[in-house]
Amino acid sequence: MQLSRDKIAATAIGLADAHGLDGLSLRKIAKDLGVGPMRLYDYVINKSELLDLMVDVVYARIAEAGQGSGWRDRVLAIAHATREAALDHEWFSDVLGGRPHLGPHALAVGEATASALDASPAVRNIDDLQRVVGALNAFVIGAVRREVTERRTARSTGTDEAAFQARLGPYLRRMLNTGRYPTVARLVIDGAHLDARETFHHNLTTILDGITGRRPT
Amino acid sequence: MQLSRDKIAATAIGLADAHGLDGLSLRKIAKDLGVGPMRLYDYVINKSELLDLMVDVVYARIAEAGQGSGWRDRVLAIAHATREAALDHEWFSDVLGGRPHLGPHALAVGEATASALDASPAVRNIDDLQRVVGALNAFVIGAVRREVTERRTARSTGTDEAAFQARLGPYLRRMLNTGRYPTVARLVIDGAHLDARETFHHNLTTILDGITGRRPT
DNA sequence: GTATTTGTGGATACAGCGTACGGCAGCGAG
DNA sequence: CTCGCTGCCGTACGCTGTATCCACAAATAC
Repeated sequence: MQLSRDKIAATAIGLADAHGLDGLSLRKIAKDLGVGPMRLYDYVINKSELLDLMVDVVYARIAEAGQGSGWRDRVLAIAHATREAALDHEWFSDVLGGRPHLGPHALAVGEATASALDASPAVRNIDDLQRVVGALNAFVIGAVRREVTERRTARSTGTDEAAFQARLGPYLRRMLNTGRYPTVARLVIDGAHLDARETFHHNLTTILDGITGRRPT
Repeated sequence: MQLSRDKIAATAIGLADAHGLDGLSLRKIAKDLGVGPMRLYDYVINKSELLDLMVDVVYARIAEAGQGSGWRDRVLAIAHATREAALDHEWFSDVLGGRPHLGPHALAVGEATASALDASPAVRNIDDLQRVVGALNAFVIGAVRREVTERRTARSTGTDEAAFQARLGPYLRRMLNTGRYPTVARLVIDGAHLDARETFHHNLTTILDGITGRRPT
C-alpha cells in the first residue's frame, strides 16, 4: 500500500477517535499502516504537523456546512457543525483554540464565518468585525470544550445517577456538604439535565444576537 | 528542606511558567527540589493529580477577586482575574475547560460566579442559571485560550510587523493571495491591533448583558 | 546490649515516546 | 566492471511516567 499524507492523517484520526490524543503515537500509526515508524517522516515533518493535518481534515467537514441562505443561518450552521465535529472527534476539542488554525479548510471556515458576520448590519467597520468574530469563536470554542469534558467525565464515572454519586460522590459530596458551595450544589443536585444541543443552540443564538445587536424577541 | 504538596506545586508552577506544560517533567521538578524523582510520589498520586494541584493554586488567586459590590461587578472581576491569571500562567489556558475543575478553590470560584449570576434579575430558575453560567464560562474559556494562543504565536514569530511577514508570511501570504479568503485577509492585514484587555472587556460585557437580558445602552 | 521489626529515601529498571542518524541496497556514470 | 551517489530503512538515543526493590536508619522487644 502506497503511503500518503491523507492516508496517514486518516488512520491517525481513527486512532485518536478510539484512544484519545494521549493514546496516539507515531509508532501505533505506523504499525496500523504496516510500515516502520520512520516512514511517516517522509510525509510529515513532525508530530505537530501531523496534528495540523488531522485538524484540517475535520475543518474540511465543517466547511461544508457553511451553505445557508442568510448570514445568520450560515453562522449558526458553522457553529453547529463545529460542535458536532468535536463530538465525533473528541480530540478535536483538545486542540480547539490551542493552536493557530491555518490549514486551507480552517481558513475556509474562518472566511465563511467572518464574511457572514461581516454582512450583519451591526458590523460597521473592521474593528467591529474583529470583535464579533472573536466573541463568537470564543464562545464556540469554550462551549464545545466544556461539553466534551462533561461527556468524558460522565462516561468515566458512569452516566446514571447512582454510579455518579458513588464514584465522584465521595469527594464531591463531601465538598458540597461543607455548605460552602450552596449554589454549585443546587446546580449539581437539582439541575435538570438539559438537552445539550438545545442548550448550545440557545446560548449561541443569545450571544450571536447580543453581539450583532438584534433585540431579543 | 521538608517537602509538601504546596512546595511541590509551587516549583511545578514555576517550571511550567518558564518552559510550558510540555517542558514540565517530574524529574525536573524533583531536581529543582533537590530530591529523587520518586519522592514526589509520597505526596502526589500521579502527574495528573499534580496538575490538578497546580490548577487549584491558580484558582485560589482568582477566587480572591470575587469581592465586588454588585453581582455584575463580581462576575466581571472574576472573568478579568481569570484572564489575568492565564496571562501570567499560560499553561493554565491549556487546561482551561479541558478537565473538571473540582479543587476547593475552583469550586469557590464556581460558587462565586454562579451565586452572582443567580442574583441577576433575568435568572428565574435553575435552568436559566445553568444556561447562563455555561454561556459565560464558555466565553471566558474560549477568549482566554484564543488570546494566549495569539500571544504565543506572536512571540514565536516576533512581534513586529516585518518579522511577522517574514516568518508566517511565506505560507500565510501565499494563502491569502489566492483570493479565496478575502475577509480573513482584510482582518489580518488591515485589522488594527486592538487593545487585548479592552476587547475582552467589551465582548465580556456585551455577552454578559446579552445573557442576563440587559438592554444595550 | 542485642536482635528484630518497621519504615523511609534512593536507585534501578521498564515500557513507551519522538526523532536523529548511520548503513545498506540499488542505480546511473564513466 | 567499478565507482559514487541517492534514497530507503532499522537501530539507537535521550527523554518520559512510574513500579519495584534494596539498603540503611530508627525504633521496638527481649
